[in-house]
Amino acid sequence: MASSQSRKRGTYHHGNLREALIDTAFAMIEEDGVESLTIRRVAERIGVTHAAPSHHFADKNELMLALATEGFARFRTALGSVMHISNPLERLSAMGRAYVRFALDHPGAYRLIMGPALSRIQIPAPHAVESGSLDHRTLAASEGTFDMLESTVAEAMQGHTAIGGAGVSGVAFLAWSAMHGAALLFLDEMIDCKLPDDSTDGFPRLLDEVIAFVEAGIALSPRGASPSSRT
Amino acid sequence: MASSQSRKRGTYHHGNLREALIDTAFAMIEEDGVESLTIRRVAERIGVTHAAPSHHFADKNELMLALATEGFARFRTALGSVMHISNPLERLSAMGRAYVRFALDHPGAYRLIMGPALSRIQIPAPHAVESGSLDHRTLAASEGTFDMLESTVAEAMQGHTAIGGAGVSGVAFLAWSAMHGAALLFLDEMIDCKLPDDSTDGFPRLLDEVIAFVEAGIALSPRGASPSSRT
DNA sequence: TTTTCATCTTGATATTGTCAAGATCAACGA
DNA sequence: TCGTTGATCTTGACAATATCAAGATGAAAA
Repeated sequence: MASSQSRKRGTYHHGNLREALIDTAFAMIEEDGVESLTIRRVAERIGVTHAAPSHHFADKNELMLALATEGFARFRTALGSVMHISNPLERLSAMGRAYVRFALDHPGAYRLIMGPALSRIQIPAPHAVESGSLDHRTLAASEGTFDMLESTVAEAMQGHTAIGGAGVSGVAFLAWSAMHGAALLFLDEMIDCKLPDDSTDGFPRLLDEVIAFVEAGIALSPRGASPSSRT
Repeated sequence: MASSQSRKRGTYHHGNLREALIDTAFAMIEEDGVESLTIRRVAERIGVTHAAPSHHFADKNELMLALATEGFARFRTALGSVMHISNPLERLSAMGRAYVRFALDHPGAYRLIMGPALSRIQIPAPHAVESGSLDHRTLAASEGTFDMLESTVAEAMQGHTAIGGAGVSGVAFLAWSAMHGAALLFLDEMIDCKLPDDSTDGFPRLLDEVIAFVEAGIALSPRGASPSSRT
């Protein structure tokens, strides 16, 4: 109750407006999407006038940056919950499921951290660092998640080449692309994921096939080609 | 010269405002992105007052719908340019390259037809038809492109199961997801595609590995498992 | 107690989508 | 030829939004 939305004493100074703005805005993007988020509505919901947020975030930009940081933290936590799995192939599959599950469960947050809403809004591109006005925490968090993926793929491939001659970065990119694309296709309702023949806990059946395909592509490789064998 | 932007006689009636709106708006989303598109700016660029477009498109919605229809037509043309390839595996690879190339060459159009800008804006979801106010031409165009993909995958798999036990719809979904995700990761600069070690005509090297991986996963399958063999 | 300064309010401006009412003009019928 | 009609475009307005400027408030420091 006495959370970030509560005021301290009178009605003039809020007490911790900055935190309240982030929390409330985060809840609002989960309810109505990133695009319909307005500073004025956030302020109104908190019970503060429309210009109050400007003293904590110069721009709507900066609010979005703070939201992205928060979103990345939650995203990283969601992915980290499966990192304890010792078998790299199993871990990779679990990462894929956790990835898409997060996107489906938190569409607003996912669109915020991965979608164009941020990059358009002058946000750090994980691999395009140019010392601009980028949020280092967001950057570190996003790079951390990609490292988790790449290291898991490397561990699963054990120095071998995957089918088709793909290397570690290629397979990691495939995995990321496929999960990212699948999540967005689901979210944008470009494809129907509400089919009755789902697998465990309502998880899209099609996605299981995708994950199994990638997993098999990695697992099959050692028998076929390794960097030191063949030509 | 006397294209869609030209007026007919005096300065009052434009002559073909509707076409001019679509053409100009399409050019503008390629220049500045979908989000910065403004009805007033389109009207101003054409040389017409801000309320003129309302007589051709009731909403910004309807303008977007028309733009999506146009974008889908161009997208379909781009994909269709490789449909003459007889070998299904080669055709599938070419489709993947054409897909991403279109997205990279026409970011605005791609985001318009595949991105959330449309679905949020009350646009037909290809597989979520519900007899609402959906544009049938757009719908038909999008379904046609997905059919091109699915039939090519089916032809390449020849009744067999792909690695990991994936069926035709699973592989088609993987291909679409991977290309969609890769395109967006490139466009959003989540990953760097401007590497010096690109393959032919500046095409991202990583994407070649992704395509080769999927291609190999399909090609390898007949030797392993088919629906009638094994268990 | 007085001062200082971050915080919040009030008020204003520019941009945007949308609506309503009027102006213009080409086509059509008498 | 001339008046009518209806589509097309303009003018003007309104509400919502981001942003800025100036003033009010009050807690902490001096």
